[in-house]
Formats: sequence, C-alpha cells, structure tokens
Amino acid sequence: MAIELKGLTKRGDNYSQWYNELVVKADLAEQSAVRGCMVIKPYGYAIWEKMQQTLDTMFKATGVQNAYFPLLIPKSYLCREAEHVEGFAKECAVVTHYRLKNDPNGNGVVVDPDARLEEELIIRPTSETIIWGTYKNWIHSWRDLPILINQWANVMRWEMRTRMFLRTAEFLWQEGHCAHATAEESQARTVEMINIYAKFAQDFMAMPVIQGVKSANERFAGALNTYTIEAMMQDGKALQAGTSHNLGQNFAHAFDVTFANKENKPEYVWANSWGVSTRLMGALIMTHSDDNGLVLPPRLAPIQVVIIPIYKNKEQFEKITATVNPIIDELKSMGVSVKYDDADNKRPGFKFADYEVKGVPVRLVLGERDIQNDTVELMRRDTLEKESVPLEGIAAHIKQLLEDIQQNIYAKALAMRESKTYVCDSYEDFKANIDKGGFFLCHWDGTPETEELIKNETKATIRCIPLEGDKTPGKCMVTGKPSAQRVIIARNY
RNA sequence: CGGGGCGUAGCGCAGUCCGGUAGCGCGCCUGGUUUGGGACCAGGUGGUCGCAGGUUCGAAUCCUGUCACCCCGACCA
Repeated sequence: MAIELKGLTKRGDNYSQWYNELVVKADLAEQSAVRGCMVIKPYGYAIWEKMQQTLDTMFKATGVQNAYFPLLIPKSYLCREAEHVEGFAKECAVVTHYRLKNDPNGNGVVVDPDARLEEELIIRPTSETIIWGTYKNWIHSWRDLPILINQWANVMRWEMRTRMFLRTAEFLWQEGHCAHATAEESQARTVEMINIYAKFAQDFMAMPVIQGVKSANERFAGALNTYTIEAMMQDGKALQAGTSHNLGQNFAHAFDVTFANKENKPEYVWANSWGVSTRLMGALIMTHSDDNGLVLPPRLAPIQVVIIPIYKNKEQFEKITATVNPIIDELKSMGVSVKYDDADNKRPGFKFADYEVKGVPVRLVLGERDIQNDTVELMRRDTLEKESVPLEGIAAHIKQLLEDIQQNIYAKALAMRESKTYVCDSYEDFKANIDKGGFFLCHWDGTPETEELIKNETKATIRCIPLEGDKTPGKCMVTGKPSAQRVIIARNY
C-alpha cells in the first residue's frame, strides 16, 4: 500500500481532501452509511477516550457531577425559548412514528401510518431544553443550588454540509448545565469552564488558543454571552474549539424555574452551559499533522512508545524480546503506554510507516546490531529525528523526551499561529489579504451591521473579542467609528 | 434548495462518445523466499456494472425515470 499523504502546500487549497485522506490512513474514522455521520474506529476512539478522561477529571475537580438525560425531546420543549428554537429549528431530526409494519406490497417494511406520535419528538441538537424541563422539578429552595451537572452524550444536527470530525450530523460531546442562585456565581462558572477548556487545549492538546467573547451575531442561541476558545489550523483558518455560555435567566424564565431565596422570596435561577465535542479530534489532526501523517501530543497519545524488533530468526527475536521486556516494565511503571509490536506478518518498514501515520510520539527499533552495542534506535515523531542511544537509562530518557515533544509541538503550533496573525487597520488591506488565511487583528465599531458587511463581502467573521492582550482603543477599519479594542477576524471552519 | 461531478470486485479506477456477453492496480487467500523504511515470485478467490422501466437479436454502454453519495454556495460546533 502506497502512502498517498501529500503536504498541504502540494495540495494547494484542497486541504479537506488531504485531511480526509489522513483520517483514513491513520485509521481514525470512516464515513458511515448514514448521511453525514461517521464511524469512529478503535484507534480514533482511544484518542477521544483520553480526552474524555482528562476533561472529566478537570470538571470533577470543580465540583461537577455527571448525569444523563433523554435523547428525545418533546417538540413543545424546544419552542419555549424563542431565540433557542430559531437557532436550532432548521437542523433538527424529528421522530414522528413509533412503529413499522410489513409492507402490504411485500417490499420489506414501511412506517405504520397508524403509529403517528401525538407530539413529535426531536432528536437532541443540544440538551438545554430537556434539562431545564427537568431542573424545574429539582429546584425549589436556595439550598438546592448550585446544580453542577455534565452529560457525556451524542447529539444530532441535520447540517446541510458535513465534514469528518468538524461537522458531522451526529457527534459526541460533553455538555455542562449549571444552575446558580446569583448572576455573579453563574458568570464566574461560565468563565471558569472556558478557562478549563483553554488549559486542556494548551496543556494536553498542545494547541494554542485565544480566549474571547463572541459577538452578538456569533453567540449561542438563547445566551446572554458566549465565551470561546479559538484555534488556528495549519491552513490559517480559525476553528472554534470550545464554548461556554452565560444563559442569564432566559431558560429559567422559559421553563419557569424559580427558587425561594434566603428571604423566602421567589427568584429565577441563573444558568450557564458549556461544551466541547469530537470536533476537538479534528482540531488535533489539523493542528499538528505533517506530510507523514498524524502527530499526537504525548499526553493524549493512546500509544506513547512503540517498540519494533528486527530479527532474522527465532533466536534473535528471543534475545531482543528478553532485552525489551524490562524496558517495557520500567516504562509502564512510569505511566508510559508502550506497544511492543512483535507481529511477524508485517515487515519493519511497514510498521515504521504505519506508526508514523498514526502519530505515535516515540519509536524504538531494536535489532542484532543494537544488541551488540547495548544501544537502541530512537525516533521522535515530531521532528522525525533518529538517534542511537544507550540502553542504560533509556526509560528516563524517553520520559523526558515525551515531555520535550509535548512542549515542542505546542511551540511549533504557536509559532505557526503568530506567523499568520496580522495587525490590520485598513479594510482595503484586509480584503486584499484575507484569502491567504490567518487571524486579522482589527478595530471594529461593535455593530452587527458592520460585522454582517464584512461577512458578506469577505466570508470572514469575528471569531472573538479577545480577553487578553492589547486593549488599546482605535477606529473601526470599515466605518471609522470608535472601537474599544481589536477583535480577531478570520475565515473559519 | 441552487451549480458541478460521480455511481462498475473490499478499496481506487478504466471501459460508456462508437452496443457484441467485464478489465486493471491495491487488498484478500495458498505456497515459497524474505525481514534495519510501506517485500518478491507463482497460483487463486472475488462483480445481477446504484435501482426501475424502455429500445434492440444483444445494453455497463443508447433513451426515460428514480435513488444515493461527493465537491462548491446558503446553514452551522
């Protein structure tokens, strides 16, 4: 099998084709028979599990607990919050019947017209409505608050166009839904969660992100405010990697969720919700991959070290295995995940290429030559550098190397982002340069009209109003009206 | 929903214009030789040509209808 992975530059702007090809070669996922859905294969799912475990631990450290709510939402629930339904109505899958029957004409089965549901059920595009419908029964007193709940689930949005990992019709995610007694507490929680997402992205995914607030146009349907982490992919396009929404009292009003406060007065509850999805897998792929395939950050790699033996006969193989076993034990005791690939039905060259495509951070190769010299050949995936190192102290060496790789790919991604971030003060310049991608730091007058104009003329949107960095006021690059600070404008996925 | 493309073996494709009974590469199976960067040789398995009609002695190929999927827009995490 020939590797057909081609570099980004070689494919021109046909990035998505390269990306889909990578997914196939790295055996992460494949297109499903169901429209716009994907099958996540074991290796891909192992990465997702790593992400899940890490995030789950971080959530629980802040007092969040996991729970589960139904997949199906009565249609009437979705109508309660006007903005919310407007945001999601166009992409909902609807369950109308509960039974099939044999086709009277003998052509398999048909929907039984007598089994129409009195009220249609919506397959959740997000769970705010069903959860707040439930919270109504859980919340009576200030003593019941806060409620800090997260759900790991699948959701479905009937997107007109789908793309592997980034926009599938069905996707996996976590959605946190918190209820608080005060606006301040809810706001603090909203910010706390976006901070966790940023920490996860940077420390574990090795993906630099910019934290910010969404403009009114880009805000979550029904939210007062949406916080986001925005990442830049290698082609210069922006990717929204996680969001945290301050929902104010909108959902409490819509679902009539009140509590008796300490003065025994009824008050509406303050809400927030926050989520990240399997889109992060796409982000991971598009942030670090190179011409040889996936590059995984060691902290999320299902296999951190692969060991490949090279032998000509059984005696050599046994000698190698005897040398390798103590190393495996030592690495495992250090918490490093190791795979010893002793399969004899694949040749070494095939294995080398295969684990490179899969993004395994460190590869050890051990053959007769190494046994003679008490050395091992070590390759790091991020730079593809090979070196021969002594067996003595190899485990500690690898432990350190994994840390170096984690830091290095972060630094590389950050340098890439910085090289494609531009300060721009003229709309003419902006229009002339937006095609090459990247983040444009521009002044904006804060009006939806101007944002809409930019979007219509250039297909670029305001990704966020950054929380950190330069806060110098200026003049809007389009209208010349006053601007409080620069915002990030970019094309996005 | 507009514009373009495609549907032939598990995967990638040729054959369609000009009708004659289905082919290539990869994979897979068997045997042997190999094994420090995706092995080689020999033999073998595998397809109602998306579906339904029609034209014809004869249809993957022509006609009509229909259904998928992919790409570009509008929508969106």
